[in-house]
Amino acid sequence: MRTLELSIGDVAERAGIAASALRFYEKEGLIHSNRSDGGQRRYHRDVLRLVAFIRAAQRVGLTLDEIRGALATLPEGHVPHAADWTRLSKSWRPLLDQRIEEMQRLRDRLDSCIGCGCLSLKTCALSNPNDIAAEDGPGARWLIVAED
Amino acid sequence: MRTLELSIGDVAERAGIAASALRFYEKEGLIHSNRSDGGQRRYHRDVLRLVAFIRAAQRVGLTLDEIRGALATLPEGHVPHAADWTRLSKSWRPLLDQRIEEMQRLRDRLDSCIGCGCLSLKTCALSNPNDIAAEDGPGARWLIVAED
DNA sequence: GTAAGACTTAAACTTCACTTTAAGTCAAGC
DNA sequence: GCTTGACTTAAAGTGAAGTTTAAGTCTTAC
Repeated sequence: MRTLELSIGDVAERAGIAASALRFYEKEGLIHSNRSDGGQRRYHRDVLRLVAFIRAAQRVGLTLDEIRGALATLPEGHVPHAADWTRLSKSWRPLLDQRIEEMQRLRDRLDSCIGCGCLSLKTCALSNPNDIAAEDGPGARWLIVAED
Repeated sequence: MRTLELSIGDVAERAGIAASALRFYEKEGLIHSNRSDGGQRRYHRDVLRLVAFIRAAQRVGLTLDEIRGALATLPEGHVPHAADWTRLSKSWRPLLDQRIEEMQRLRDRLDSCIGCGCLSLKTCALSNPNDIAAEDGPGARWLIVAED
């Protein structure tokens, strides 16, 4: 249908997202709809790009809260245009880089741990979330955890 | 204290995890404790390594359910020894590799999207979760999403 | 004009991995 | 022996991102 007004079902199908999610996004203030005479939601097709934006941001690892924040930086709260999109996606890149690095560090540690079979609470990078291992205390002790 | 029996507070402090989490792990069947005469939990020091194991597995991205599964492959349900640890961590490596590759693909797409400012629902890798973009349908259409 | 199917709402439910709460018991130092 | 702080339980709460449900209303195709 070549109407300007899309029903929630239309948007759901074309965006590949459940109708319930669209209602949820609306409740969360991420998207907007008008109503038909009968009270049903009618969407402008711009909402499709907006949903694409939201999903892209989610893939990058942003929460809906952060996405709402990003949307707030857009002039007039409108759908991002090329320049906005460029700005926002550039700002995401360091975040992505950081997450990749973290994963790679974890993988490298996994490799070295395969060799040593250690599993130390204090120093094994696999059990240390922040990679700040051995920041303080009685020096590195790999291998067995408890020998207090 | 150099006792063989650790209280829940001892374990919590040494493992760097909340006591409530230890009770939760026990309820979930991931760890085990004995009881003192007065009914308080008393832990063998092996539980420290077990907790280290659980946290390492979580960092790799496994759910507690999957970790329980991994623990079930251990003989007698005991704390993993070097050989077990090697086997398990080797089995995690492909998972980690895959997650890293995914992130890298996403980053590369982000870069190309910065250039084009597209944000297409159907083909933009940023909004497509499975990287199966353009699997079917009317050929690639980058740029604007809706021109039906 | 009517039947089918798409839509409406608020509220409750889901999953994951815990944490918090409340009311009470145990252990240890002085 | 008593106070303090660590411990016990079950049940409810948290937060993220929605989904499901129930009961009812709209829209569309025939």
